[in-house]
Amino acid sequence: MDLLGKLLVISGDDGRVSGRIIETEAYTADDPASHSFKGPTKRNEPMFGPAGHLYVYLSYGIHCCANIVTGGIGDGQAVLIRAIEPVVGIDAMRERRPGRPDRQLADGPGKLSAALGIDLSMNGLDLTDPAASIRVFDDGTRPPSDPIVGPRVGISTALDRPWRFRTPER
DNA sequence: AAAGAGATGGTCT
DNA sequence: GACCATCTCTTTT
Repeated sequence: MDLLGKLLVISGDDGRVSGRIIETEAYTADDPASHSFKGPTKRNEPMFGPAGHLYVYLSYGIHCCANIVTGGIGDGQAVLIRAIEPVVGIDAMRERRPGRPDRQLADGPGKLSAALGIDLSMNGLDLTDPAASIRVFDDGTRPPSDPIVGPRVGISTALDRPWRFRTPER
């Protein structure tokens, strides 16, 4: 499941907001930089659940970051959503991120969670459930044939794994 | 333009 | 008690 180019849609109290996924990072259980590396714990439990579920964690005590579980049960594999391009509900995102230029509304894992209203209460949600408040849609946009591949960000080990993928500017 | 530091809290040792 | 899959503001070139 290639996530680049897909739509992330959140249905909240004040309507619906969505964005196109333009940057991701892969994390696996045999990866020293992954939360799942040391085995299942209370926090990373969703990572060891079925694919298509959401894994949200609190980063640096302040920000929420959203992952989509990609492995099967017990695999401990997920993809961090690092950036999205606002598509629907840009006004709502501006309200949630006052004072920020549009370019910086959701161009980081913590920023996109704030802009879209993703928080810890959404941890573990089943994105394949039609009734879920957060879902991933394929609107026909093809994933980039020439994604930018590079080292991951914000980690201190396994820096040699080029598992960061970004949609190029058009 | 780049570099540095503080905020802030759950999780794990 | 240390460590972060971060962000923003302030200070320095």
